[in-house]
Amino acid sequence: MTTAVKRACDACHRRKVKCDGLNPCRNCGSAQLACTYNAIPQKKGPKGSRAKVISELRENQRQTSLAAKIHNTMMGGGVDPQPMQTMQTISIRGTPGLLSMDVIKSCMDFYFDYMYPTTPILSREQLQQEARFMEQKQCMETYCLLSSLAAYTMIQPGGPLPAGDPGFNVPAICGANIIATQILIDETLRVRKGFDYIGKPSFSSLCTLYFLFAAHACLERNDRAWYFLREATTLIVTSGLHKEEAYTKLDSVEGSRRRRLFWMFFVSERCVELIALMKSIFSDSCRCKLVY
DNA sequence: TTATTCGGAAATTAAAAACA
DNA sequence: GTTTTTAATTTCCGAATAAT
Repeated sequence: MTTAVKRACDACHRRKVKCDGLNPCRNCGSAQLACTYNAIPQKKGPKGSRAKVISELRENQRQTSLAAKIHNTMMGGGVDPQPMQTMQTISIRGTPGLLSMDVIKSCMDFYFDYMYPTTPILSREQLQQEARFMEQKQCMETYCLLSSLAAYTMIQPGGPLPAGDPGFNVPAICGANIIATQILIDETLRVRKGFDYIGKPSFSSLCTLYFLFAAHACLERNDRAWYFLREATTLIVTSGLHKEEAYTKLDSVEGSRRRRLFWMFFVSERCVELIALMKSIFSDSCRCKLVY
């Protein structure tokens, strides 16, 4: 067995061939190459805190197990039902894999108690009625609205995280609200695949989009937030909510609620564009500093 | 047939953690 | 302080491919 040389020349290193370590080395001599040893070797060994990979793996496994437990706590202990089959054939209450009514109710209460002043787009009475109707008729649009609302409320400070089993106190777990929000976003998108929300978008579907946008923004997933905002803007135009006559047929309370949603989307979009513009100006000024 | 390339296994090295 | 563990880096084997 041959022993490795202390250092291979630049060409042998690049060619991944055995170097004899002389100058010029045998390979460079036969290939008529200039034999150099100019490359600066990197420092070997771990950088920073050790066991980074193993700790990352542990953290990933912890997150996966935590997500499964939180999923079970919120969804009645089930996993991965099919979107159409589940919603059309069985009731919401106590159905494994679907968001439990207890979670929905606590999220609705949290929204109307603490968040309504900044997001005044839903009516408490109407939503409670729709939630009851959803239980009887399995309305997927309402389910999506409520699960996206739950996603948005869970990520708020002091959000209504479910208590969990004895010995598994969900609200006390660091990052549980982030995991819960992601589960609820996934749940909304999963069920949303089961119906056509593009052809003639309902007010519920537009509210769902707003909560999806807001939940992603709270998670600092700005690209996704921007995606749902743009999707909502497109659906608002196709459903004519940017025209005043869209509101004249409605009663004043309902009309003003829908106008608020329109303006919230409008303002959010302007804000996002303004932030993007400021970022580009900031990066340009940095470039100027470098040039001068 | 010979030369060359390059994926990846094995060896080397160094820093962090564990131990006495 | 020494030893062990872990991770980053380097060397170069050997299979695949290209050139002659």
